[in-house]
Amino acid sequence: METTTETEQKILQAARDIFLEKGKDGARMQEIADRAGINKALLHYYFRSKDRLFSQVFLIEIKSMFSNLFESISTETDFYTFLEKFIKTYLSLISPRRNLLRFILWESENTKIEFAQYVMGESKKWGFKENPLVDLTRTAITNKQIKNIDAVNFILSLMGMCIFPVIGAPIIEKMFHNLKINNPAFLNKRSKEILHLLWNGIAPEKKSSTVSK
Amino acid sequence: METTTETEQKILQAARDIFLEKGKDGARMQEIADRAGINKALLHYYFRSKDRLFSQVFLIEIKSMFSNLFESISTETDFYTFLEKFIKTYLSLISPRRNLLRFILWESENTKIEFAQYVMGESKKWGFKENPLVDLTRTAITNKQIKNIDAVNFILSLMGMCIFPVIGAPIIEKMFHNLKINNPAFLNKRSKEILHLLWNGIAPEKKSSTVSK
DNA sequence: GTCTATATCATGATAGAC
DNA sequence: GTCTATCATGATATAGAC
Repeated sequence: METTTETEQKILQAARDIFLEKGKDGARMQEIADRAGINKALLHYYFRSKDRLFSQVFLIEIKSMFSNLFESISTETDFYTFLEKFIKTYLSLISPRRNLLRFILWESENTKIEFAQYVMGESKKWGFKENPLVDLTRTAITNKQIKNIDAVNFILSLMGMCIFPVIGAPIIEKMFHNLKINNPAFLNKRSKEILHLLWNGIAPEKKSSTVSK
Repeated sequence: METTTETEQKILQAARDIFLEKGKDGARMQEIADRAGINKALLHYYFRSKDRLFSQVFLIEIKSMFSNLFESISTETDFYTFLEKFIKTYLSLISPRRNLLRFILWESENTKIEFAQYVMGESKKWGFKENPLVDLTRTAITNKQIKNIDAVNFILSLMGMCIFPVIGAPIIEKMFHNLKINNPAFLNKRSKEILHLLWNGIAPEKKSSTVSK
């Protein structure tokens, strides 16, 4: 990646804001220019077309989503500790990025750029075979750290419980009075609840599988 | 609602398909007309503007989502049976409607029509105080049918585990090899996994809380 | 009710001065 | 590199014949 000028940065930042809110079709080049505080012609000078500008933004945002995530997947601890850390990290990573999740979910349908493909590419770079979370879960099963569960379903549950409250926040908050999803206290509690529920279902059978809340 | 002509129906059906796939901004009146097999001018004759056509479609779709759901919420059984039935019904309701979920999540941001408001209105009609699922959970807690858990977090987990695999299907399927979310066999297994995990976390403490898989 | 033709306007993109 | 002015296109919407 070449060094980007200050103007280029201003444009990318503005484009990001507009695209994430209104989508590719809803976004207007004029509005992006206005927000960047520059002229519309400059957008084309730097990025040639709306399509190219969009692609750049889309790619940058996808990368930003995962730059921190893989580092948080430490394979060197026991599964419970991994799970605890992952849930916390993942929630803190996505909760300020609701618009990005919503945007990816919407735009990845009609865009050539493959979100999933990028993720799996990153996954390979980090040495995982298939899906990193599934890999780790299967390893834990093999090592008898957890029960012999269906790893794919387990990960779907994990991700669903994390992502849903975040991505649906505005709707959810209207359906649950006094709930503020992005409130740190709630997020903290949420991560504990998820960990508790999941671990309860996979803990190797010793005494009682119930973990103190 | 007045009786709608056949042409009106054809238009609504076509508009639904296009809007759900491309969104309000991405949809083109010409494309809708083509798909409906009629002329572009007729769209305006029947619905006056793109905005109005969109609003009608949006409302119709929201209603279709919930017409069956509330009927499936039976308050007259024990909580386990309710949960089992709800998960099955909910999954079977949303799994063929991925586009609608994606559409609602995307469009409800910039649309005046309040999705959550409609749901809560329906909820009141059926005699629930707040969120129907939370209501039922709290009742079950009061009746000592389940443990004293956080009802809101419980419902968020329930919904997240159901909705996530469906709404993220295309992406997820690329990240999990050989996974076909809409495969009836998978959906059936999924509903059992969700029920199992949830019940494991809320079952009143008797012997072991583990339910046979 | 349904069509063709057209008005009107907004938007992405470019030309060219500075 | 940055601007003003303008083009070309494509979209919503309407007029008016049948």
